[in-house]
Formats: sequence, structure tokens, C-alpha cells
Amino acid sequence: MAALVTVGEFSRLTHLSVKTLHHYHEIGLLAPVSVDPSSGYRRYGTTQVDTALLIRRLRELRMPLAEVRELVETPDSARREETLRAHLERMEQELAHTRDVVTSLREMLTPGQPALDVDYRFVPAFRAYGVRDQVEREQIGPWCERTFGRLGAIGAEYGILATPGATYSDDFFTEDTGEVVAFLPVAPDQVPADGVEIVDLPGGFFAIGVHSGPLNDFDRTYGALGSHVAEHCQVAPGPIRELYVVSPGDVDDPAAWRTEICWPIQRIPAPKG
Amino acid sequence: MAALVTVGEFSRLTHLSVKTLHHYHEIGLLAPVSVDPSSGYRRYGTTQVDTALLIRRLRELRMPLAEVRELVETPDSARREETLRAHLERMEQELAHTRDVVTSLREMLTPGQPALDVDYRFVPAFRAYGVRDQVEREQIGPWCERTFGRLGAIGAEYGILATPGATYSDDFFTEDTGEVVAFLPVAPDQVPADGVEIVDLPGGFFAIGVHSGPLNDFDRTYGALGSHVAEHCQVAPGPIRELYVVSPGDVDDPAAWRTEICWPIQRIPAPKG
DNA sequence: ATTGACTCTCCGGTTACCGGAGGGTGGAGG
DNA sequence: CCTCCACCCTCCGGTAACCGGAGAGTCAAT
Repeated sequence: MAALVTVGEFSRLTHLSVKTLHHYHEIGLLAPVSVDPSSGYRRYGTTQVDTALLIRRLRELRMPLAEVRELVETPDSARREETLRAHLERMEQELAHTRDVVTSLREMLTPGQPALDVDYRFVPAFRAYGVRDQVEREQIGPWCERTFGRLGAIGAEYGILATPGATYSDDFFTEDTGEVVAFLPVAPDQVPADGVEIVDLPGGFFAIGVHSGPLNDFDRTYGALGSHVAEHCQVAPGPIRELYVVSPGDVDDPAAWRTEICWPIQRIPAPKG
Repeated sequence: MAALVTVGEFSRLTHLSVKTLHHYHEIGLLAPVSVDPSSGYRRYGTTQVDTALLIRRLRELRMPLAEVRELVETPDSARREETLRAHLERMEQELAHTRDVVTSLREMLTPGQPALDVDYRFVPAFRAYGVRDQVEREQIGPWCERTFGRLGAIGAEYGILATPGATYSDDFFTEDTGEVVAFLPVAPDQVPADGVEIVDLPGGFFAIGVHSGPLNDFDRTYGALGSHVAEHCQVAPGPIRELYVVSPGDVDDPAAWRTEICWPIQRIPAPKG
């Protein structure tokens, strides 16, 4: 009953190019019903149109072919829904991200960025409750939310008033994934607590820049501080620290947020004449 | 004043990977201030951090590097704004498109599509006012709006009540760009009008499927009709026609829209016993 | 002088195809 | 039956924007 058609015809039915259909055949995503053994001509069935259109739709959503395959090969409709929903969530996230980037771009193109002033400080070694994890750049938002939620709860339990912070390994920035340690300073004799470890952070000199306001141009402050350090100081080994002086957990208004970025340096540079 | 740093350091300042920086150097988008002639080591200036971050932001918006280059190399801020705005517009468009695709996907994954019934008809040759253009798939929406706006205005002027339509060359679907002719039938002795040509559409047999409702799953109706034709008819050469029986220009409610898709066939097939 | 962290270039691979060369097929017309 | 033309095949290379790794050179400190 279902007629067999050539690639060209199938292409017209599905609005997928012949090249694309060849490709899908090659990778085994959408194989024709039969292939003439002598001529190599592909024959598609008209019942495949629906599958082809489904694939086309998913591709329009920029879904990678690997996921598309997973989806079209899964007969279980619950799991299909699941995969799809996950993808949509990613797209929503991307969209939100886009909006952020756009606003920060606007600020960037209209010049007049205020100069960052940098503070030098010696920070003694201290002990803290810590949560250590290998985190991907993209996941850092949710991770922080979870982790500082937990740390905050423990802090409240023990009546700790210290400012929380985190250290970020270089890899985290350059490889898009690396070790992050969220910490909440405690007294040296503090008892262990559930779900967190005790970490000892080394002391040293730091160049410190303060980022105020929403986080969408955080990297500019970061770059400005880094530039300053490169120009005026000798960097020291060790991860960069951030101190969340006023964080999203404290107040809702993004304008009030304050983060201190602490860049390890060898010593405090001599002021210029 | 501005210190020179190595790629690695610059990478840390900008959160661009070393590989990426190499790439940008190679294509001349962001060249280091100097390159050591003996060792080949790159030296970046801290003043380049801002440019690098700008590039990073634009890339996060998926802007192609060619455009990014255009933008960062343009000192004229008006033109920069222009390029940026154009890009944002494209993204908005893409977003809207995404929403459409998603809704139609939902419908697709929950089965139960009503069978399309196909009508056979002989359509005599007729004359029409026509607008012929080479159109890209992506541009078809705005193009139709413009073109049918114009045709509608001319039709109103002459008191023409006919149903407008369009023909689409095969290339339009398979190559993503091809000839489209929007037409509005007129009497054979109709006088020429400004901005449109007189076209004569050949008569013949057609298999006709009606698509009702919003256009987001238009291609499914299209595929269903094509499948039907492949199974029951012999196709005839010539472009596919669409007749806009009830179009967005007539009513705002998408549910009321009706489009007839006309697939050229050799003859009306004999009904099956 | 050696270590170890860093850097260089070059080559290949990735994803989802597109374009074209060079050659075989299939049905229609002469 | 032959020829034509549209269609089809495979194979090769290219695209964008990088990533990964090999093999080798470099820098600063110990």
C-alpha cells in the first residue's frame, strides 16, 4: 500500500535536501526502506515522511543528531517527553542567558566604564566548612544555589555570621570545568558538620576588586582586576577566591549585590610616586 | 604602562581558551601586541582584555566570527549599533520560530493526526496579476506579507474578488531558495497594473489537500498530500500551487485560516473498488 | 643542569552537512 | 533500438569554530 519513492521525491515530500537524506542514511538515522543492490538507488516509503518531519523539527531546534536519534528510536513515549523537555529547558536557559548578554553588551558598547579600584590586603590562614566539587562552567549557577543553600543552613544552625566565599581553580576558567570549593569560615576549634568538610585556607596577600550589582558583566571586573594585577603586581600561585559580601541569598535586589574578587599576589606593591 | 602577558595569562583574564586565542590570532581577529621572533611566544596587552571580552560576548550570542570582526573593527558606533540590532532581530525571529516548532512538536508526539482527505480537480488555465521573485525559505513570511499586501491593494482598486495564491518551484523546497510567484486571478482582458506582471497559469489536473488552522504544521499536511499523490497518482511536471482561501490578511484568528495545496497530477485516478 | 610549567606549530578530528567531479540509470521520444 | 536528459550513485574536499594531542622548543627556578 505504502508507495516507494526516490530520494528526490522524498526530498520534496519532507523538505529535506537530498544531501541531508544521504547523510541520515549513512549515519543510520533514517534508512530507506530498500536499496537497489545493482544501482544503489534508495527507495523510501511514504510512511517515513512523518519520521522525517519529526527529525526536521528537532533539527530546527538545533538538537544534536545523537539526541535526535535517541528520541526517534525510543518507543517509550514517557522517555521521549523527558528527553524533549530536557532539551526545551536548555533552550529556555539559553534564552535567558541571551537576554543577560544583550543587556551587558549594550552597556559595553556605550563607553564610560568606571575604573575599578583595587585594594591590597593580607589575609591570614583560616579554617572553614567547605564543599568541594568538580563543576562545569554552565552549571555554576545552580551549583552555587544548592551549595550555598546548604552552607547557609549549617551556618544558621551554628550561629555563624562569617562571609561565605569560594575558590576557583584555573581549569575552571580555561577548561570550562574545574575544582570549585565553596567555603564558610569557622573558628579553628569548630566541630565537623554533616555533609561538609573542614578545609584550611592558606593565608597570603591578595589584590581585591569589588564587583557591585548584577552579575552579567562580572567578567569585566574580573578582567580589569587581572589586568591591574598583571601591571602592578607579581602573581602568586593558588586559586582565585571570591567573597560573597552581599549575595542573592541575602537580598533580592541585584543592585545591592557585592562580590570581592581576591587575586593571590606575592606582596603588596610599592605605591608609585 | 599596559603590561604584556602570555597567552596563558591572557586566557585567564578573558576566560577564552588558549586554543581559541591561537585561532583568533590566526584569522587576524585578535592579534597579540607582539610576537617574539625567535620563540614565537605571543604577548598580549592588558588593554586588549576589553576587546576580547566583547568578542566573547558576541560569540555567546552565536554571532559568526565574520560579523564579530566587522563589529569590532568598525569605529563608527552608529554602524555598530546597526549590526548589533540586526543580529538581535534575527535572534528574536529565531526565538519566535522556536516557539512555533515546539508547539507543533507537542502535537506531533501525542499521536492521533486526522487523515487528510484529498480532492481531485481539473483547473482550467487562467490569467492573473503576478509578482515573481527568487525567495529564500527563511524570508518567505515577510515576503508574502509584503507581496500579498500589494496584490490585495491592487485587487481592491479593481474590485477583484478572486482567491489569491502562489506557485513554488521545487528548488524553493529542496535548495532552500527558488522562484515563487504570487498571483491574483483576473479576467483575460484585464488591463496591466503598476508593479505587477500579467501571468498565465496553465490548466491541468490537481490533487488538492486543505490545510486548516495555524501554519506551524503546514509541512505535515504537505507531506501527507505528497504521500497520497505518490501512492495513488502519477505526478505531472510544474510547480506546486497554494491557494489562500482564508489567509492572515482576511482574519486574525489562525484557527480560521485555510490553504489549499494543489499538487499537479497527470489525471484523476480511478477510484478503488 | 635539570626540572616542570609553559609555549610553539602542525595535524587530525568534530558536527551536520554542501558542492562538485565523474560516472551509472531509467523512462520518454525519435 | 538509440539517444537524450533528468535523475541517481559514490567519493572527495570544504565549511565554521574550534578541541585534542604529538613532538619539540622555552622560561624560570632550584
